[in-house]
Amino acid sequence: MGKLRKKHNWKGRQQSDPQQPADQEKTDVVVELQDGGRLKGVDESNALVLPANKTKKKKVSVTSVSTKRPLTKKQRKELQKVLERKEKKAQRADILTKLAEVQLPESELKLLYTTSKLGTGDKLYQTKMLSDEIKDGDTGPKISSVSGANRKRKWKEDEEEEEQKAEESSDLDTSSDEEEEKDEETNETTEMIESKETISPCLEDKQEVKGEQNKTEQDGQNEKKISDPEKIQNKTPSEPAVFVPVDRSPEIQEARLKLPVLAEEQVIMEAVRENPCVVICGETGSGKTTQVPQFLYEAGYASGSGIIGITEPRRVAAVSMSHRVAKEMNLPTQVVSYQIRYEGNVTSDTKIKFMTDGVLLKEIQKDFLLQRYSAIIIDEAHERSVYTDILIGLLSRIVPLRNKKGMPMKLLVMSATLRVEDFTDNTKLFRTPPPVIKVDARQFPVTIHFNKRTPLEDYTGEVFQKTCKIHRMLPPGGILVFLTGQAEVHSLCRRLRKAFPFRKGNTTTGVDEEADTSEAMRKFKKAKQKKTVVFRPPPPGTRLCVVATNVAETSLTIPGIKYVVDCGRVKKRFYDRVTGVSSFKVTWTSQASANQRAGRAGRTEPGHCYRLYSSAVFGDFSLFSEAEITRRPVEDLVLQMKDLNIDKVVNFPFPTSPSAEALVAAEQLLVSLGALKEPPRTGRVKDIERARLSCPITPLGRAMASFPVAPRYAKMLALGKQQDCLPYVIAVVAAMTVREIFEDLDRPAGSEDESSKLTQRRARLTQMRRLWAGQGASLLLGDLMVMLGAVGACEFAGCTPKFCEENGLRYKAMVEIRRLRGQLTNAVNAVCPEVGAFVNPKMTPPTEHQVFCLRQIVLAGLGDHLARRVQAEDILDPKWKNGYKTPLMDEPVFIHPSSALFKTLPEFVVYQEIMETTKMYMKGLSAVEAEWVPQLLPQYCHFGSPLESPSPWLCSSTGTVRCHRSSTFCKFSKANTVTMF
DNA sequence: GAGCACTGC
Repeated sequence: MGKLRKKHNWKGRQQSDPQQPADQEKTDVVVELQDGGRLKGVDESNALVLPANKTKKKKVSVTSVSTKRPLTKKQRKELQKVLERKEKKAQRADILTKLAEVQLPESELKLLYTTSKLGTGDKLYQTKMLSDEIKDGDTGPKISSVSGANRKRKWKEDEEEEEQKAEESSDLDTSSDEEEEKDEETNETTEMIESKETISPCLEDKQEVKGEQNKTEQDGQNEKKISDPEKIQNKTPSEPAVFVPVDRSPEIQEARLKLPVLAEEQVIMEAVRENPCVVICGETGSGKTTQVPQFLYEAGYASGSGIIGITEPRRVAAVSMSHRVAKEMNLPTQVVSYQIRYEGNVTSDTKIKFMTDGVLLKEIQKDFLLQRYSAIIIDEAHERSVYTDILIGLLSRIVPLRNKKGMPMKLLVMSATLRVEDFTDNTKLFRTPPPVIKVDARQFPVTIHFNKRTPLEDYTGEVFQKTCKIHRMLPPGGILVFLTGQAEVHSLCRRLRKAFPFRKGNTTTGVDEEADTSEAMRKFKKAKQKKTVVFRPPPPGTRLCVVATNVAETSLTIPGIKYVVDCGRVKKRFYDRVTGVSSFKVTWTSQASANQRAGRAGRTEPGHCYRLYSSAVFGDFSLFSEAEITRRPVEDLVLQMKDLNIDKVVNFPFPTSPSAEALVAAEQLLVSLGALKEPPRTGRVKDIERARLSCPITPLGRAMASFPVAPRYAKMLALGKQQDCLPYVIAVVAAMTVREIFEDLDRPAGSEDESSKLTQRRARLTQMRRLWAGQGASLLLGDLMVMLGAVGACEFAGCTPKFCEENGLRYKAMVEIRRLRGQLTNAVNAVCPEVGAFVNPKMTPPTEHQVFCLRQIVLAGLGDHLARRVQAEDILDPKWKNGYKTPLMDEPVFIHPSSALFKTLPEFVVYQEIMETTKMYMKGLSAVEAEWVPQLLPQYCHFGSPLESPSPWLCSSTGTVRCHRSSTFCKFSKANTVTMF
């Protein structure tokens, strides 16, 4: 209130200032004005006594009575006003010319446009929509929705804006330094509203306008009905506007103001207030991840019982963003917190919670309505990670449900690209398309240079040539090279090093490579996490050249990059839906990713991107890369959904749906594992078909769904309690879940010294693998025994980096296994408390009997991954020697040379995966006894009639007749039946 | 006898 009063008639008060310098050109008036004493007296009284409208009337007379007669008090006052106005005009002209000198370029100016209106009560979100519609030529009903008084108000504002330029010089003061004052302004207005929380004419007025807009938009009515307070209440519940103050440091405040997203605060918040779901598009560098949660916080979305949740696709991002936002807001980590798979600092005081997408998915399992949250932000939705997609699908249902229950929740989907049609144009997902708000990024122009011809063979050679050329010919600035794999990165680095050996003091040809190995990358990521280093600047006289794979596209930002060399290719994992075989292939990248790569050159200054392919080839690239969910098996996702009682997964509102085959395959696998009820096999074909895709979950499936691992491994955990095998099963499952536990020692060495070291380490690892594989019975557990041995030994030694380094184990993987073991142990105890599982760091190797039992448990989980050695008589080709037959492939598969069973060649094996390289290789093997198959995998077997020989016999102990039957191992459908034995 | 980009619960 105090501020309001202070503002009242403030212009009038300003007039009493007697210190205005005289205008030399207007002599007649000057004389009068120099009589300061009298004037002062006159003014003092007038300012307080004279009514404003009277002065206005006299305004006209001033011009006519302008000559020599002594002026009346009123005239003098008028004159002074004119003078002041002129004076201000002159000042303004001066300021304008000065401003013009420091005028921002058009592009940057656009970013600032809306800041000048912050907190003025202007509805920017509506205005924006309007102008967009006009641009599209759509002058339909939506425009007329801003009708009557509201439209008038808008016109008036537009007019006023022009008038202001001519008349209201005082406005200039605020606009000239609006950037600094902007936040103050916001505070002021919102404080005003806050202080009138109970009944304030100002607030009511504002809401009435809003109610009006909503109403007219929806049913085409106008003012008359709008004044009906009940209706307004129905449409827009009258809630007090909230502003939660945040105590930011001046430095933070200053840095924030430079972020483009800040200019859109009001647009975003208005959209959020008026829509349950909002999509925000803003490229990296727009500041959306750090600022949008703060907008929501300041608007009171964390003031009640609910909190604000933000999901990230990567753990590092969740942790570092929570720290950064806490720092920006000057709040402790108990309030701005994070939660990732194994750790978190969430407390009962948490108001803003950053988490990985999987964490939120797990939370939905516990509380479908997510009642703790008042708003959820899905960040990096453009990456289309499977969990992000599932989350958006789920939230599209949760949000309306929450609204229906009177506990409204907001959903914000944030994407770095404009490809949001999968979210907005998908009526299955959102019946009314959510509004899309575009935020510009702070980005310098990047000049794109296409090759005239596209090298198809030796593109790495072309990359080398181009990199050398840039280094020799072009001004300073870092080079970032995109290649597809580790081998290419190594090879290019070697060639560059050879071409430009680093010499101290060499100013022309020094190339300093920083990230030429995966370890360097890892070190860098670690450093990034700790916020200690970024990249260390290159020594003087050298140029930074970073050779990287895709990681540099999204996961890390390297400062000082001016040139990007893009080979246009990417290595992707492919997965054969029918056979389940994985492979890695190099393919063309997408236009979106090529642009993302180019963007890396314009972070700190204008840059150049050299695309080593023609513009025609670029035109042939797909616009975006496909969503992950369409390229991988989905049994884990289907199980999670079934656990949420979504039986008909085909009907789930996926932003992009997985293929029908993938869904059927997932459901069949889950039925085989006993996680889903078997569908009826008889009845009408249509009904059978439908039932196959809507099998309900079983109690075993519920238990499996609570284990955060793939369903095959979850099944092993569910069976693990027999024979005290659980600790071993947990360790094996943890090791199988974490990829690549052994270090890649086959990489080419950079120097002779490194080469001999690598040879030494390789020998040591081979020796250790042999040791961990054990002897006799344990050997048959195969690669899983090696994993178990490695985990046991590493844990026994305290899981130190030194032990890992010495024994060829990836330290990061071992730490992950250690944490996963802990998590799985807890999960198992939660389902089955009587087992009392615990993690024993001094785990003894399993007994012979336990190994036997473990092999059976593994078979039960990997039943569909059974392979039988090709019989001698079936070897049609010499290449088939040592081959194995699987149910789904005609061609044989082979045991990978790194496997512990490579030389053993058991009759039956189960495998973790088949990877196609030079051959089809099975990895992660374990040997299986033939007689276990019909016993443990009856669901895959078809039994023949009793055999006559050996003849049936009476089992005296059980009193039953026993017999031999032939059995056929088959998988899934009869069409795929394959006789295994 | 090998040759794998990146992630999340």
